Amino acid sequence: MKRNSRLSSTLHILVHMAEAPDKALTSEQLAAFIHTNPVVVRRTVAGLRKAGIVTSSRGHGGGWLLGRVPEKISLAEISAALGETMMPFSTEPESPGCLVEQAVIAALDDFRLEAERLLAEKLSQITLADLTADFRRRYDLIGVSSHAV
Amino acid sequence: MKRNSRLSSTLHILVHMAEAPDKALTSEQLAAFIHTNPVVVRRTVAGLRKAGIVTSSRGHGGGWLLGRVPEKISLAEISAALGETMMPFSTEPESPGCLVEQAVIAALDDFRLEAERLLAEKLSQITLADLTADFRRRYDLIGVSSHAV
DNA sequence: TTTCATGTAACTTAGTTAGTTACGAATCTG
DNA sequence: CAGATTCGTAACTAACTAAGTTACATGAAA
Repeated sequence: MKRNSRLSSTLHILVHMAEAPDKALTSEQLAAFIHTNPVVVRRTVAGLRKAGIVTSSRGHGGGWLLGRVPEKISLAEISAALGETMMPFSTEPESPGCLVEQAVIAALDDFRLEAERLLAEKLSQITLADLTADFRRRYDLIGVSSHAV
Repeated sequence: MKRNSRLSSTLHILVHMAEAPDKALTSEQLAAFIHTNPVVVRRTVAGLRKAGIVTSSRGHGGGWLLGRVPEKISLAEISAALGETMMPFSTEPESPGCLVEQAVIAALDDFRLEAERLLAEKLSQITLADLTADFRRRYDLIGVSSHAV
């Protein structure tokens, strides 16, 4: 897993899980999809479990399943569960008492608040089901073209 | 300068420059405002010079000045000149040929495009002049309250 | 020509995150 | 119950990024 590709990698995993709705996939299988280590998968997906997006079971036949139907899992939830933050700039005061800094921070915090609201709204309109639908569309296209050739 | 506070620190510097419109401020002076090193300032602000947001002059009496009036410097330009990226997630393919990954990347790239457009629009509506105005408002308030006490 | 200031390269240091190893806990199968 | 399987998690390592620092060349003013 490359740096900063947690959202992308996690979505990749989740689409694979959506495509195998009644078969628990192991961390090892999921890790293979994104070319990484099973422990990294468990660590990353742990946050999704707490949010109810996935469930896990131990032991023989155990592994990971979606916690609910893909239609009800939005990218906003996934991103939030991963603790991903768009807008990666700090507004921690470094010169307490400096009025210039206070004005800057106030402006940036306002912007951040509004921006995060906008982005969350956009992301909440995309569901895992949309991604699986797009995947199947691509899959069918390949199938057709293979047949044509 | 703390991690990921480049935008905030740079704005801090720029407001100070806007408040001293006819006096070139040295890297050392600017560095003092944000508690960092003159070289870090030069490095960071170098990008702004290329964008015409600031000008620099060497030698005796040299230093930094705004390249144009604060009313014509938007946060969108500053952020772009710093090379700051909101939306810090990668969409580099890691499994070329995987249709699941392609669907994920397509969705994220669409989202990113739209999101960056929205954010740039928001940021372009805030100018350095807005920040200095807010600073002065805060300054006057302190003055009033000090007088009252 | 001396002094001051930027421009920039090279190196060091600190912090973050992915990757790895190891092992305990839970669960299924025979 | 024994053994195999799989998650949960802690602890450590490695790689990468960005700030901080040192050093020195370049240019401009007094």
